[in-house]
Amino acid sequence: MTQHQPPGKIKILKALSLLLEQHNFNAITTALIAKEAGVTEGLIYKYFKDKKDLLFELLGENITLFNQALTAKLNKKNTAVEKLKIFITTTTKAYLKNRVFGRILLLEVRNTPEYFKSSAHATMTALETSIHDIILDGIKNGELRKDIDSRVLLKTMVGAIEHAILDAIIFNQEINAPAVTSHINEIIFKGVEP
Amino acid sequence: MTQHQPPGKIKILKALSLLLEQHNFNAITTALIAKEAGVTEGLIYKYFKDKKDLLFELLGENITLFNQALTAKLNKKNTAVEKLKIFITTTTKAYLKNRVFGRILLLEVRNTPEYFKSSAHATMTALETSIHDIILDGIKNGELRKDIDSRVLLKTMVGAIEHAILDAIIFNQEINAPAVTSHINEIIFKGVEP
DNA sequence: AATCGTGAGTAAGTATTACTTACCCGACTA
DNA sequence: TAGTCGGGTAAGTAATACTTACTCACGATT
Repeated sequence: MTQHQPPGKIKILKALSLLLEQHNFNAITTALIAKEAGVTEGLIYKYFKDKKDLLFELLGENITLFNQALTAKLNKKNTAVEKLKIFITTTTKAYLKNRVFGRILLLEVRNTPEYFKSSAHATMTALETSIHDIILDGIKNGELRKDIDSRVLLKTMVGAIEHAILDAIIFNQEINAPAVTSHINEIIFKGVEP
Repeated sequence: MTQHQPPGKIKILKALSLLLEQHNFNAITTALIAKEAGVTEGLIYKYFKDKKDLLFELLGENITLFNQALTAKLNKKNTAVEKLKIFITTTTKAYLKNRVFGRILLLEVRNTPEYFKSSAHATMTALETSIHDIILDGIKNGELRKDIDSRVLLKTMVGAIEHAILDAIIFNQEINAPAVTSHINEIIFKGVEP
């Protein structure tokens, strides 16, 4: 995926990736990216429509990689419930391990309407669709209650994951990922009433 | 709250409020705000630290109003479970009724670190704390399972609400709020396993 | 062997826009 | 009546995302 791309483009992507470790996207100027990459500012616009497009491409690469890793893990599980639980734990761990991309995905791209037209977002949607299919299977084969709404369950899982880790990402807190994910699983699968 | 404030300041707040109905915050220039308000650009900086501060003040007013309305509703309910359910339905309905502020709160302010230092965010945190207290009560008096994590439950509820309505807000879709909230309630309180 | 086309990159703008600085004016007030 | 102060204006300025016009190396084509 990063092959067959001109060296300048790779240098720009790597420069932004590096800068994002230290600054948030808005604070990173095109001049700084160019300087860090060792190219001129104009070159950015040879390879990217605009500054956001550059971010979306970087984000898209990482989401694609995550999607592949997740799919591999899902394929190792047989039941819908096992798959959904591994989705929760894998996603949570990935956000916490790769906090920079967590921050970008959960906080820094959603305010731009263009993101929702990007291929990065399309990959996220595809990922969610495959989880939704797992839920539908689970309902069909009796692993999950027939009367739950599959879309709402999907969104509840995604929302639970995001908000469980959001403070950790925003305020750079430590967090006990296994404990958090097992608590989410308990709540969603067993409910909170005794 | 809007009293005792100079007319120019009120005009500026109203102008931004109006413009946000049609454009997202980044697309609204200070020049446009000033023109809409019928004042000069410089006056904005007499009353607000910067453009974001103006947005945060507007948002803060609305969050405070919502917080009061929610508290009134919570006080009418007696059990923790009833309170938590009314929290879910009231919050969901409020987001959908006031989509502009939903969009701002869920999508447009979280990418700026300053938001998390604003009084708007402080009010949100206070609101979440009061919900957390309700959860703690529920656990104490046996309405909720002793072995759930109260913070994770709080975040699961908040995340479930947000993601249930996010697509509706982003893509301006219609949504059946009572159906969605009752599905969230079912999932969280009863669990998804049969 | 000369030429042509093209991919890769540069250099020097320009327009926009958030924000600043210096000033004005009318109405209380001492 | 002089002073001061809240409310407001006008004309900047610096930063910065993006554009435009150009250069150069090099492999293919005739």
